[in-house]
Amino acid sequence: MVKGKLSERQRRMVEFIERFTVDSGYPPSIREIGKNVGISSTSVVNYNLNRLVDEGYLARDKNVSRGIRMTKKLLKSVGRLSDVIRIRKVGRIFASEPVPLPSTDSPIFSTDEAIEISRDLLSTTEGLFALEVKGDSMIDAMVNDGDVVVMQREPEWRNGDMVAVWLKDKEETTLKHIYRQGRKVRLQPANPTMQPIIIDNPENLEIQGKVVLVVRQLN
Amino acid sequence: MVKGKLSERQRRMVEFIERFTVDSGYPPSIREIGKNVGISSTSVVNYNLNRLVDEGYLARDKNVSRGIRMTKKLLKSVGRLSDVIRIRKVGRIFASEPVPLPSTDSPIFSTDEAIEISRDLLSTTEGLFALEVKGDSMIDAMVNDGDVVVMQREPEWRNGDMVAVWLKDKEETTLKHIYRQGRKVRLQPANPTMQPIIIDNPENLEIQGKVVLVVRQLN
DNA sequence: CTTGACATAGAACGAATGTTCCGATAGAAT
DNA sequence: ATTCTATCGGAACATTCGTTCTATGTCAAG
Repeated sequence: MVKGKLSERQRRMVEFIERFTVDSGYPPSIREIGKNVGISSTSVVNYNLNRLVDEGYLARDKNVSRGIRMTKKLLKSVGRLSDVIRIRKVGRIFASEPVPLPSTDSPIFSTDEAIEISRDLLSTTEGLFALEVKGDSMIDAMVNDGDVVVMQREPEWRNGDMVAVWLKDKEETTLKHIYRQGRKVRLQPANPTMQPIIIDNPENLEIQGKVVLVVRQLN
Repeated sequence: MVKGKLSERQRRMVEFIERFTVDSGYPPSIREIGKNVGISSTSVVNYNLNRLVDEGYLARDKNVSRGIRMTKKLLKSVGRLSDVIRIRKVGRIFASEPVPLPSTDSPIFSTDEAIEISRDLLSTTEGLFALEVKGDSMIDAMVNDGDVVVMQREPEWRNGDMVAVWLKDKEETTLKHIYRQGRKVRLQPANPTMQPIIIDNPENLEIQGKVVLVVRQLN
């Protein structure tokens, strides 16, 4: 057998083990696997189980009935292991108002004012908060009315980050990619067809957070 | 025994069963429970297991080794009911090519070709697949290079849905909100500043999927 | 004190389950 | 053709494991 590849039989075994375990709350016995995959011999099931162990899909305990453990790899591929992070929606974001920042860092808030994001999508989990976009004023940032923007409270920024900035003179919030240009700062819209803004006086900027994720739910 | 109350022994049994199951991937046998809770007799363990079933903490299957199932009540308190869904990334989406559709519905695929989405963000979990957007050709749909589009295989559509359509005559894939207009069909860009397309002959359209979610990861 | 429900122990039994061994088959490599 | 390896099938075997039965102890109610 080619390393890393599963035979049809083995694929069906893995599938059955996964389903059985989820349904029953415990793993199947060798004979149950055989019966459901169409193998009459327990030794053949045993043989293929060991192959699956070799391939890293399963772990087995000797002399233990139903002693099959799904590997993290498999658990993950089934989506049972990874976690979700609940991020507080602290408010809405308009062009005409500063970003509402989270008041307290209290981890206690009700479900309806939170959005759940799988950890998979995030590189950081610290200092996150979410905002719902209201209105069409952010379309140059490729952000729609109704989109949810996950941001990180973080005064530092690096070239290319998308940040929420409050432009003091214009009294306006905007989402832009930000770049240093000597003493000046360039704010680049996400939409490549639109023109950047050059800020001569960086004092005029107030970075209110780094955009980490944008989620748009249709329906 | 008072209904609803657990004896110290039973409390320890439940705790052990939880821990053992999480650690091992399968439930403990009667003798393993006995040994770890300090009960020498299998019949006593059996007796108390049945008590726990009566109290709704466990379910048991007769004549099945390790046939103990933790109740949802118990599972939830342990936090094993994970809430992410793994969606397969079946490819990339260009304007110039039809949408690649998922070949098999095999639930087994490696981690790197999937995206994890919390169930919270989805209304359906059936027939989902994900595509990575390549290039700037979708900016009128407010979708960026690098964005991930989660779609649902679904030939039906309702007014206002965002769908991926293949325009046969133009040989072009595009993401648009779709509306019926008498015999014609209107394709409306998500960007409100852009003009809709009116399709006189709906035969020219091939709906390839409904857009359910758009995710943009910065970093 | 007696009774009865509840809980506990220990042992024995039989069914469920994992393990091992032998032989057969097929295909690739030599 | 021969050898080697991977896979498969069947059967016997050994252990694990759930079930059951009997005996004992506890404690509150009658």
